[in-house]
Amino acid sequence: MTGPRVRAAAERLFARHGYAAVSMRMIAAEVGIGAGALYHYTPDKQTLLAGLMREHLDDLLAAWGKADPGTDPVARLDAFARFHIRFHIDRPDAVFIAYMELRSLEPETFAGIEALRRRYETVPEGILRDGVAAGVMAVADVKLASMALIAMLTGVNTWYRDGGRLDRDAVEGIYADMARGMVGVERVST
Amino acid sequence: MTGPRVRAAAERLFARHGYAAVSMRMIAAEVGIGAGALYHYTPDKQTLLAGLMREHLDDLLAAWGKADPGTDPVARLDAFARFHIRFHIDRPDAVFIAYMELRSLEPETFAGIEALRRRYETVPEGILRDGVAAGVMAVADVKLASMALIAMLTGVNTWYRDGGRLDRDAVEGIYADMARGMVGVERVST
DNA sequence: GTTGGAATTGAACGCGCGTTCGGTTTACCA
DNA sequence: TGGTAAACCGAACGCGCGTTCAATTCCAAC
Repeated sequence: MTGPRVRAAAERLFARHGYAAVSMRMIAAEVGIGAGALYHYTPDKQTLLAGLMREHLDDLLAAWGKADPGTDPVARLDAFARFHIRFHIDRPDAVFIAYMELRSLEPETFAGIEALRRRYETVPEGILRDGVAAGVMAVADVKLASMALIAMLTGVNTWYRDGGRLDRDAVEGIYADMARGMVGVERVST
Repeated sequence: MTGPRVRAAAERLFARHGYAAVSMRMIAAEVGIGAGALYHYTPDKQTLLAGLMREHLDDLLAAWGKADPGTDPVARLDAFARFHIRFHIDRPDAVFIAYMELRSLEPETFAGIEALRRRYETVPEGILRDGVAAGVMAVADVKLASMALIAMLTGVNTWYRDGGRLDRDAVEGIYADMARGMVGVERVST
């Protein structure tokens, strides 16, 4: 019972204040236990952080595995854009940590986490490569376009708030349209 | 002489390790002075951070003021994309800090910095609004498209390294193309 | 050469840090 | 009811933190 609450508290606090600015005592206070008791659930602070990141990236890759329609490139691009936004919007704290606290990891830990991130980046790369090969997309550089796509989609997290002007589905749709535009998918005549 | 070196050292260290993880003693050591001497150049650590951010955002707004061609929307979009990439690529540390350490600011300081950031966001908003009004761009939502554009362009900083596969000009060109695509500028027939 | 102000030192302040650990409570099973 | 293992407390450890300040050094102007 307490274990998950420790991880949840750490995730919220790390995201809000940054790893270095959060003390073990703060996390313990959030959970309602003494600082010493935390060490029943993590060997140290660094491992607590790394565990959050690895769990997030594992979830991300597994979730795309299930969401990938595996059909034609344009449909996969659409699915990827919507999936990425939905997944990230639901986990703003975990996303923020996975992006921002890479620098707080020791080198060996960093390498493992970075490898997972790289693996996810190959997803849009594969979609765009197939799309270009099939002649339904036009990008000057697959790698650049993939990075640009991910950056654009992840950017939603900086401004999206539940109950805002647009709901999830509307946001997903608008971004999916822009994604198609930026990789040169011919627009359907209306 | 020492003043600028203090700010430069602080900028590099804050970007590399994060504000909370950098001590005044680290900054002093980088400059080659004792920690106490720093207080001739800043009243405290917080002000040092805020000064770096404000300077960066002031520079950004002033530089766009000079770079804005002020002609038709499509040309301005192109100029904006290229300008944004160029400006940010040249100042990775300052950019990183201005994005990441907003949470390290006290509320009053935060408000001032945030206002500058908002002002910059109105730049692409204005361009897209004009473009849509002129019928040369098509976006479902000007605000969203602006945020998406900025996120995409700023994303270059996460992977660009001098001496890499593509030089600045090539990167600028590719991103400018994608920017046109994502806001629905009709492609020129080749 | 002297002087005066700026630059710098280095010790000191109280405090909170990550982590350890012996002792105490809790909860469940025999 | 008794026993046991996990959960937890709370004090303690050495250390580095941001900041202050009296004392010292430096250097340009007279």
